[in-house]
Amino acid sequence: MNAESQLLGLLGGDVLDVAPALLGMRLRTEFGGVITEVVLNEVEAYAGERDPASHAYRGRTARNAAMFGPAGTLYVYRSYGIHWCMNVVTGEEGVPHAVLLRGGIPTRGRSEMAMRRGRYDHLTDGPGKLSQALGVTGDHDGASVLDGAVRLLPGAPVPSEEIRATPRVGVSKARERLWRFVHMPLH
DNA sequence: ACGAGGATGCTCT
DNA sequence: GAGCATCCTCGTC
Repeated sequence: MNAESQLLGLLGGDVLDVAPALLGMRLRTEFGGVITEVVLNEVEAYAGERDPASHAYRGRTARNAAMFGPAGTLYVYRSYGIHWCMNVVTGEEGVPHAVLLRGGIPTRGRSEMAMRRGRYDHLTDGPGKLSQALGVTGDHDGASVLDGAVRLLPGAPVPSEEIRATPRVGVSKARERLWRFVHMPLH
């Protein structure tokens, strides 16, 4: 089994299993030969119709259509009218579950990220910042992370004792669900 | 390190 | 018109 089908198998699972499994994985973009890459360290799970905090809680709309695609589809939306935020769709096609990518550690193309961000610090520590640093926009809504310019790649697995689960950031509904997963490396 | 407040415009009711 | 899956700056500690 090759790496791509292994990844597809993972993404096809339950969103609550997929989200923490994405920690430690690499997210790479390549536009016009310019490569930028991070190791993911913060994600959130959103479970569609059974999750009042999900954009798909009330069913399909023009905005959330990509969430109904197959596992590995990118769902990119505009946040607060300003920022782009990206999700990776999980599970079965037609079931709008997705993982919001909230943060990473830059590992490649740091100067390009700084140029896109317009500053040298806080490059990828937030969903809007991560998308901006990697050059991901609404143009990539509906694309696949299994091939193409925005790609999810294997990384070093994160031990479960280094993963913290907390409420999701900026979410007022379903605060009791600890569906934000952060990689806290041991010191 | 942390918190308050404002900017900003899209999406859905 | 209300409500945001956010970010930045400027206070304070």
